[in-house]
Amino acid sequence: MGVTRRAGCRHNVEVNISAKADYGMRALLELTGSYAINPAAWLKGDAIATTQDIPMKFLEGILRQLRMSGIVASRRGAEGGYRLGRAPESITVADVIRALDGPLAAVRGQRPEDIEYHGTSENLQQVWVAVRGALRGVLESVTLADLASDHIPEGVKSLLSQPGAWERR
Amino acid sequence: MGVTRRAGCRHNVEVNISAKADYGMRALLELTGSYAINPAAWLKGDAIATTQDIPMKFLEGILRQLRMSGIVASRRGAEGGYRLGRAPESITVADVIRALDGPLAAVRGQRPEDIEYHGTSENLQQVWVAVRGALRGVLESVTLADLASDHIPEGVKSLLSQPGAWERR
DNA sequence: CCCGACTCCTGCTCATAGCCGGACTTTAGC
DNA sequence: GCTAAAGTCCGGCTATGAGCAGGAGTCGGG
Repeated sequence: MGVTRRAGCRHNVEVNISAKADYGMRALLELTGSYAINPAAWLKGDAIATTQDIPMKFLEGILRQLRMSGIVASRRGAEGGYRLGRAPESITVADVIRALDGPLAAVRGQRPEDIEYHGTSENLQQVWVAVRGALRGVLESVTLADLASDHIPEGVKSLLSQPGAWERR
Repeated sequence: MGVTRRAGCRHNVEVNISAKADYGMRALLELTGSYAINPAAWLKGDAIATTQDIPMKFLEGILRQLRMSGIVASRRGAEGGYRLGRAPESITVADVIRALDGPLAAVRGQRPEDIEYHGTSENLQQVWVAVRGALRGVLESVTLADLASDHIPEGVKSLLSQPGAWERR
């Protein structure tokens, strides 16, 4: 399809929601919609790729990873496709990201608690751990069902309504 | 020095505190210590690299970026070196990260508010914006002076004391 | 005017992100 | 069974950034 795609991405950004995570969430929300109508129905990968404008072959790999984590189930054959592996109320954004991208937070490729700091930088570790905690607070509280039903948890909502939340800095 | 360094890093991690950010913060905390003794004194780059175990040439690039942002000042010559460009109370962790790595949060290389979502994934944008907000809450509230004086802001402290904050998931 | 220390440029290696193509396998329906 | 549709898996491709290193330039003090 004639959609111009960005070549590569910006890796130097501190927090980068990867294409995998973004595409994966969008695909799962599509599956959640189908689940609401009929939990047993199979949705074709091609249909998801088209409606959410995701490169088909890339989506395939994402759905495979999600299947290995049990988040989605798949079936081959003419009547095959994908559907949620468990109820959307039990799938958080954090689950999805961990299935696709690994641990939520890392410092130079290591877990925050694994790094040793000496001297003047001893307190730095606490900042990195707090960042991870803040992230978990958001990502572990929002489920697929929340997003599909427009019901955003209060804790997350308050972050959105604070001044400047939607502005770039 | 005989320290084994990890080759490369893990880019697929959702939130990755980059080597630049981590090294940069450690170098700045070293400068903050020096600032407390004498705000006008110059600290040699070599001294910072040694005490914090940072590759000298890499640190050089980091300090240059910080100088261009006005966070540090530098002086050439035999009596030269680096020192803070302004008071440590006015430098937040977010300032440092933005100077070194660019915008705090991005989705597939774009700002969260620049992406269009259709249909079932419309609410997804709110999650990404909330993530950025949560991150700002931590990173913009902690200053170099806080870290140097063991005075962690209450909001951050509460994140550290919540159950499981220090455990890996 | 010389030496020490910062500055800037170039470039290297490696891993990863993002994306295809193609071969294989499963399932349904004739 | 045969065939067509659809998921699975394998390999590979290009671009980019992270994380360095070397070396020439340049500034300042004694």
